Amino acid sequence: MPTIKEVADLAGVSVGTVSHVVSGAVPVSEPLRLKVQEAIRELDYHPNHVARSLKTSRTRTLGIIVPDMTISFYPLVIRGAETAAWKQGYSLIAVNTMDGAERQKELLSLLRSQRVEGILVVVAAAPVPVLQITRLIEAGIPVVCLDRIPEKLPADSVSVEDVSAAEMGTDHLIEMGYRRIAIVTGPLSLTNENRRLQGYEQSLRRAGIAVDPELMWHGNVRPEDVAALCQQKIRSLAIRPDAILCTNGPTALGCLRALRDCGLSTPEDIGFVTFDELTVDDLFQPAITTIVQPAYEIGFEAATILFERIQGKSGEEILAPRTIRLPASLKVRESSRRL
Amino acid sequence: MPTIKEVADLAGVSVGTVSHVVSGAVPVSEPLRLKVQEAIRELDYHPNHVARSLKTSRTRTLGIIVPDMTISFYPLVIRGAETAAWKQGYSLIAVNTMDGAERQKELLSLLRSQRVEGILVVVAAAPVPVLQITRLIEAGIPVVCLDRIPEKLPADSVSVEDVSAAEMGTDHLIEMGYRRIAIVTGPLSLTNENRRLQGYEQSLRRAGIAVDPELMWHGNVRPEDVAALCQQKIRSLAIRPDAILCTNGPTALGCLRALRDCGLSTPEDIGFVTFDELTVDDLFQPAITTIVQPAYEIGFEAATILFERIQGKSGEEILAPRTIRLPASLKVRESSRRL
DNA sequence: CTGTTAGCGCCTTCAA
DNA sequence: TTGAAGGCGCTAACAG
Repeated sequence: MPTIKEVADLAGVSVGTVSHVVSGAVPVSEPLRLKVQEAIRELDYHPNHVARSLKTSRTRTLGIIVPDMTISFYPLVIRGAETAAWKQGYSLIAVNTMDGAERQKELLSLLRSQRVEGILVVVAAAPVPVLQITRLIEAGIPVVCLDRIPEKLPADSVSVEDVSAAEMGTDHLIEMGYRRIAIVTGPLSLTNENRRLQGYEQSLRRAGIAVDPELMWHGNVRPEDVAALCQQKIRSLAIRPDAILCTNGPTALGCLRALRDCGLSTPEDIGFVTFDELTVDDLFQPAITTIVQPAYEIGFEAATILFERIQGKSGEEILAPRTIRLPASLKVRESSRRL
Repeated sequence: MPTIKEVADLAGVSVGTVSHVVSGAVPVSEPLRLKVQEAIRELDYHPNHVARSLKTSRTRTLGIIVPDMTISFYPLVIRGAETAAWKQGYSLIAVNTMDGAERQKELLSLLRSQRVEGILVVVAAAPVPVLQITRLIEAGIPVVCLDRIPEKLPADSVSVEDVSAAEMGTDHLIEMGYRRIAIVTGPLSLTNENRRLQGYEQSLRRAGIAVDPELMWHGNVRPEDVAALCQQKIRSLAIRPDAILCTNGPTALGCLRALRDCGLSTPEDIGFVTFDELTVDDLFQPAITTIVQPAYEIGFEAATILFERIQGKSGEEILAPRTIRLPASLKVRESSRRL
């Protein structure tokens, strides 16, 4: 791999001159510039970003940590972040925690060693000590939480407007005439799940419907577990709910499996609304009414905020953490049609 | 961000000693080791991988280039590669080309500047000059092509056993009693598409069914375009095909939309088989019979080969390119059931 | 076992 | 406008 020195030798100039034409920051006379460019082409020279980063202490790299990028929501988030980063000449290194606390710890440590200039993180579902993240921020590496927001973490965060999104879904079910509406959540250790639960409750109260603890089923993000939970609940209940609201995709999949296994279909036997798209195309049945999060925008917005922190880092006092909440939209399909 | 020197000072030892306890390569006496570890904890020291890489000229980083990781097949591939990399202490930097030739060029250049030790690449659908990749390999950066295999590129490659996979799908349709089987492909500039087409033809011939050019529809990987193409074909044909085989996911989505828009459903009106899973869960209808590629294994295997190249690089003659073809499996569902 | 030191490739003053 | 030189933080000899 040729170095800047070899380019300089071939072009018959000093390394400084080569550096100047590469960066474009300092003007170089036409003839020298051409000679240098010719040498670069000839040697197929690619500036060593590693050396550049060491010198400038800027890696032009961001990290993004997600639970599992095979969950369709996350690739969109990553793409949004990638686009924002690309515009700034940054690249992105994306890693999966598989919702493990230990793994998340290792990955944060790794990214820190890689000297990424900022980190976007969807915290793992496993209860995670926020101390590590706090230290990261104190060490001057900005962190933006997205999607899932941990409690008591003084970091910027970008996610969906959880409460109103859940209200939107619940209101819709109520409008469609459903009254006995169950909710299936993921782990309540995640703030979002709590907020969505809260939106659901508010919506019911506003409509004068009693909030029934029997209809609040708290699971996790593993479809198998949720399926078992829902089956047990459905079978044990004296009166079945007439509709179900799920607060995230994996949970919804589990719940739908349970319905199928109980011989119930939607919307015929039960109304159904969930957060997050379950299929890539709406030609599939059952067509599920969905509370769609602006995944791409969440990633894009989060990266944008991260850049503000990165750029503003030199100077000014530390600004208070920003909390961005983007609105969800409701995609009404068959599953919430009252029959 | 503390440096090794600060750790050394705090622990009252030399930087060499700190380096030794961090790497574990050279034994250090118990008392000193403890002091160093204490200093590391105290300062929250994270070794600077950038400096390390510059010194050792090993970044312990791999690049992976995919067309678009929001296509569900690719996250699995990436995860497979990530797992293999993780085991070797490597990390992965994943980027999307959006099937653009220019973008791919920039990304290869970027990864090269980042000094990744090897690159996994799913080449862009846009016709791409392979020269850049050849140069990369000549420069000593191993490249493994996966999924899509460009012609005439002396690189390792890992993909599915295209011909027999297509045969498997076609044979299945034939067995189910279908005779007038159409095929919808992506761009024929991709070798895989050609091979799958070839498998389809072989299968028909072996069954004594004439290969009808009218039933070979060549599109691209944009569902909208494919939908338009299929609609036009279906409407203009005197005799409709009784089944369709699609050679990839996006193409299949387009084709299914066309069927819907023509008022046809599967399997009632037409049999349907496609490469690649279209939904995350088989509780959705229509349940499509699918030729499933071992996506995770493709990524894992490709990374494994890459490591062999990376490790074997020092010494030996250059080995001939390896061509790995993994078998697909057939997931039979409703869409191919003859009614 | 421990300390010292010379670069890895590049950028960035600083002089000329 | 061009060239020379000092590190960035770390590892890997090598010397003690």
